[in-house]
Amino acid sequence: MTDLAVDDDGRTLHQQVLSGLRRRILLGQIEPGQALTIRGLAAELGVSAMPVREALRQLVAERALELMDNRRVRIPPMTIERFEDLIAARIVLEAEAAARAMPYVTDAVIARLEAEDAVINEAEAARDYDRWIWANYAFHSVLYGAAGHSVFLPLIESLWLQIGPFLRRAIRTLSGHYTVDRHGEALAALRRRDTMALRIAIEADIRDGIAHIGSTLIRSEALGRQLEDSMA
Amino acid sequence: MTDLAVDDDGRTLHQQVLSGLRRRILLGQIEPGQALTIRGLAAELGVSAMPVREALRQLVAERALELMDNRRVRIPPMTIERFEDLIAARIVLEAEAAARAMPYVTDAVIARLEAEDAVINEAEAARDYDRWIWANYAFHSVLYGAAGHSVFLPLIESLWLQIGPFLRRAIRTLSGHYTVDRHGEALAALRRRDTMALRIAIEADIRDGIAHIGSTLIRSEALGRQLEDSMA
DNA sequence: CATGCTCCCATGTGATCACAAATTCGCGAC
DNA sequence: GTCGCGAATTTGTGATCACATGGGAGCATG
Repeated sequence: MTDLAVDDDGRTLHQQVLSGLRRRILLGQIEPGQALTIRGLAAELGVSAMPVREALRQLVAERALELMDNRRVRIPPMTIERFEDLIAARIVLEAEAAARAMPYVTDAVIARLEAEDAVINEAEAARDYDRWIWANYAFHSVLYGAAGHSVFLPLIESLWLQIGPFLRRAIRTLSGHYTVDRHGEALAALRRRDTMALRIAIEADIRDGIAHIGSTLIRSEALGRQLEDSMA
Repeated sequence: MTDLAVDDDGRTLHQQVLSGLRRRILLGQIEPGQALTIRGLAAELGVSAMPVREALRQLVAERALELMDNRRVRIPPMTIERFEDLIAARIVLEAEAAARAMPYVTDAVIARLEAEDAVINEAEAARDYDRWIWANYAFHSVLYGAAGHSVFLPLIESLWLQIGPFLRRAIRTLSGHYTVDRHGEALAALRRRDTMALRIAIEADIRDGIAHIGSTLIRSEALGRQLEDSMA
């Protein structure tokens, strides 16, 4: 179906499969209940089972997927409690990562952030959700990765992967609302080298974007619980 | 060598290999420069290459190991900057995890924590470093895992795995010093249901235990850099 | 004695196969 | 029509094999 390019760069097949799956998860293109079988994915991607096995294993390690007792893998069902934990973890980690990145934020970094912010605005105007989500990740990645030696980024990416599958469902609701320009506030704080303001802007950005998802989750709590049970 | 029990419980071979390797890393029993080859470990553990491959892949995903350009895996070299990031991440994550666990801390949980604390003290008296380290992990795991739905624990374990290999080297230095009883403070805070005091005790515990390692790292900075270069 | 080259072995990657467990589907009984 | 029950298929796990690459030892040459 979404066949991998016949022959990519020097990356191993397993890495190509992994980044492909990771992208699909981050963009919420994989249905939470959907069956994820090794042979199925292998056939779909036109590779043997081996690279898919390793990719799935890695995604399980990153908590993007869950290994059930059946030894099958699935996207972990979301609960209110888990969702709140994910948000809390995102806030403390991303605020700290942003603050620690501050000394490494050069004008070049700010320029890249502005570029990503522009893409976000374009995508929002064009109702291009995939592009919007992806640019959002890019914006945060560039900021947290500015320091180079990345301890925080992998942890944060794990959290994104866990939230991703439930993002798309709520994103349509979100895009209708007027959203405060938190990225603008963050950029202003960066230009002023104001670490405290940056922390506040990042936290507000996470809470804003997530509040709608949370309310969506709550509204569909009955449905969610039913889905979760049906998969248990 | 350290042969796996001929036949364990219902766990898959790959899981047994994984937890074995994880334990060795957490206890600092794997030399940072040591060669970690699939076939070598497979022969050592008496299994085929397959379970080892998957275990290594998973440890790479958890950042306990690093995939080099040679496609070989090694324990990532430590630098001062990375070490400081690891400590900072531990503090924000573990303090938040502890605070969020507070509502779930029953008397039974406190009893288990007291039991682990007793083990820690025994091990310290007996100069049993492995047991000391392991009980320390257990103490924190019990606390953070009290809430059940664990988002924080996997993230924290990833940080432990990254620090583990460099722990043993410094632990002898540490055990000589008089260490303030931070776990006692944490337990007292738990009994009083004092969340703020708990956060402070946890942060102090991390800083205490780590300060010695940090200074050891700095004292051996020249050696460390040389090691790092030789492995680069 | 240092340096470069060649050959060989070790290693990671990917494919395929064997097997056991689990799921599913279909048939039959009530 | 519904509920069990058994066979067939699907699926994950582990082993083995083929292949290409990279590292290292050994030798020859300067």
